Amino acid sequence: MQIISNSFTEENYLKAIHKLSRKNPTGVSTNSIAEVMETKASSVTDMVKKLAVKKLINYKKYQGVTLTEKGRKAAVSVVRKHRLWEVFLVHSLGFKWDNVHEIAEELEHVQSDELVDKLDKYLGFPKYDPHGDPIPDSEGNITYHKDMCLSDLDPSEAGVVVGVKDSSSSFLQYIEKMKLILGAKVRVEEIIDFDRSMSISINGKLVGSISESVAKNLYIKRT
Amino acid sequence: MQIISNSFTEENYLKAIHKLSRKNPTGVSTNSIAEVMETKASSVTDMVKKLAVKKLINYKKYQGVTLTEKGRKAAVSVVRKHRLWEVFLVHSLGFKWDNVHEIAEELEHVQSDELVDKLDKYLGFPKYDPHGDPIPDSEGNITYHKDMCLSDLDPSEAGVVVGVKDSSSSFLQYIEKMKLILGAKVRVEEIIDFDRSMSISINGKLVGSISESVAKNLYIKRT
DNA sequence: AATTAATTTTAGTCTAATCTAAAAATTATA
DNA sequence: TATAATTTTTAGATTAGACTAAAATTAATT
Ligand SMILES: [Mn+2]
Ligand SMILES: [Mn+2]
Ligand SMILES: [Mn+2]
Ligand SMILES: [Mn+2]
Repeated sequence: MQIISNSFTEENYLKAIHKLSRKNPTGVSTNSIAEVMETKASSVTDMVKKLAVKKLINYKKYQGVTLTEKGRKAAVSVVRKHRLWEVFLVHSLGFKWDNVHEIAEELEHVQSDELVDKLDKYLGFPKYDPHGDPIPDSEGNITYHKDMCLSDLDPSEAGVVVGVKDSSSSFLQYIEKMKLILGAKVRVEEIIDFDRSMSISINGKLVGSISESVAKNLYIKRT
Repeated sequence: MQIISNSFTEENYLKAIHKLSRKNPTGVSTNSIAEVMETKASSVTDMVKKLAVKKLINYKKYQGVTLTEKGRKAAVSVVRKHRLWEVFLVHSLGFKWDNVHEIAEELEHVQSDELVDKLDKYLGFPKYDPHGDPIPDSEGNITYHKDMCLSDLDPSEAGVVVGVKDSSSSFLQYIEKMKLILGAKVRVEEIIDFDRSMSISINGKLVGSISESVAKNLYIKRT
């Protein structure tokens, strides 16, 4: 099998399709890809045609797309690089976790396989990135552990923060200020019917209330 | 002053022009740029027009180009990133020095200034890259120290290897096999008139003979 | 089932970067 | 200095990726 590398743009599309495939395993819509890629649906159609020719995705007009095994491997490889670089930026270089996503967005496209594997070793084969997302192994396997959100807990239930769904700077800064960082023990004290906001305590201390939208973006392991 | 970032291609052109400017301070020819960039002269003409519009170079038809201060800063920034990443690859990740140039060629285009400065600090503010080339400081200053080649020495003169002119894998592998690595003490024993090849000793031990072309690609500090 | 709404695709245009072939300018040489 | 050789620029085409506007298809509502 010859190795033909994909362009930055192609890699970003593959990554977007891979991300969307978790919620839409039977087929990812043109519009949803356009939204993630911050582009127009017509541009997506052009690109998916090209990716289909390269056998990276399965595409039939109007039917949505799925990744082929080749495409999945390519997508996961980019995800692996992204998350390993994020670990490097935070743990080696001392970046804050809310400041690494954009840089990793560039670093993830650097080609060398040897580089990725040496970086992985250098970092001590980390399992999770700074946002709690699992790092795929060099074979392309990912072990997801995050299926429950803080918003899924009922009053008096508790859990540990294991990840964030939204990696935007503003969200990360907000939850850091609230001490809702990875590893924090959260207990739901009360849920307000009106807007589904909840008052919570962290590590045993009452800290106030957070909106439903915030609770939906925090992954929890129930205790 | 607004910060408008340059494309990979523009950065590579600026780097090429900067490199050629050392030998041609009064103006770099279209053809010489084409050679370094491995492209056609007509493509160079198109690009230099664009770089001139962006005030990165001075360009008058048929006259050759020079970097503006803005262009010089941009070029040196890329060089700085290239060399710092090479140090990281060799010293942190354990790459061989003959295997880092291509990877650095990609890494040099990652944008963040904060990244470069944190990397610089992480590496202990190195002065030279693995090939002996000086690393520009964050202000854009470069202190060149390499003006003499091994081929400039006369018989019975000696010096220390401080850098290589050619960073190709094959050259680096050859001189490593010859133990002609950075820091090696070289003494010229004899120069053959016929082809200007020289027999040398390294660290006091006679090692045989090298061609003039090899000697021309080794920077030396005379002792 | 028919109509409306939403989604998706097509057609045509644009920009960046490249190329070939030909014209223009410069440099070297007789 | 006139001619030839070399270098550089222009003209015109191509490709990747994106966009707008319009057509085609599918989904949702009467
Ligand atoms: Mn990216
Ligand atoms: Mn992350
Ligand atoms: Mn480069
Ligand atoms: Mn180097």
